[in-house]
Amino acid sequence: MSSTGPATTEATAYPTHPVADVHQVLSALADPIRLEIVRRLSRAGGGPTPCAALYDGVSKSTASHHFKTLREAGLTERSVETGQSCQRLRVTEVEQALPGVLAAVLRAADDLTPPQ
Amino acid sequence: MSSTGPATTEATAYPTHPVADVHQVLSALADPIRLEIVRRLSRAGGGPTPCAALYDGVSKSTASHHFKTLREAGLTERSVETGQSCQRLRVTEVEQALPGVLAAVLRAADDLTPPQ
DNA sequence: GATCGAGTTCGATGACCGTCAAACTTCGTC
DNA sequence: GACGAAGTTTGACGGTCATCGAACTCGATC
Repeated sequence: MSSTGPATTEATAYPTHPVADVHQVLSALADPIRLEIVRRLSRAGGGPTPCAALYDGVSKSTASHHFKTLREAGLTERSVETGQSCQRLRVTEVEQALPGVLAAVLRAADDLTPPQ
Repeated sequence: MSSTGPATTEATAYPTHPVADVHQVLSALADPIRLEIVRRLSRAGGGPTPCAALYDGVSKSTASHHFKTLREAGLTERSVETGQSCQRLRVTEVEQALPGVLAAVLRAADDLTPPQ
């Protein structure tokens, strides 16, 4: 990589965690706020989405804590696009590690409270 | 409780909970001990299985607490077969309420620690 | 460089959860 | 009826987690 750091107008990648074991992934998905974050990321088509568009009703610090939990479970990764911090759902990696789990959970969540 | 009481050699049904929402079900499955219980019930082919065969390494009271959590999530139900308390995995009901979730989770658990 | 906006980190707090031992219930058996 | 085995319930304890406000970091902009 460049020794001068990332250019400010390009996407910057952060270190990612491997997809964790079933228990950690299920714990991450079991929280309503985190599941809603994952749903919105999924609806965004797997592309990076700005943090602010991913939650409602909790403080920034709480949301940031949930982002961290999702990242540590290997479900998401962080990047910076033109100065804005974004999260991305690691659909392919999760599907490879835990086939079918994410899709089934997202579908069940949609059945419960369909996207408006 | 009942004045007539169940015959001791027949199966006795207990009231069951409806399958809970995604959050509660995922919370129930996220605990390692409970997921192991569900795995053993699944491996038993959906039939009633005596409590004692479903866990290791925790006290009876802790196991009973986990049974209760699974029942309240609608994942299992209790019955008594010839004097022995049994749990049964409600495969059909869970599949109907949350299609694909249980199967995918069980498969992921098997990939992690295959049955001996 | 000062300022602002967006996220993250840090403490603190309150609630929830997993765990156990002990007491209790309910069978089956002697 | 007395005893023992198998589960459940209760109460207590310790740890983890979700939450918040405040302080901090990092870019972008003026």
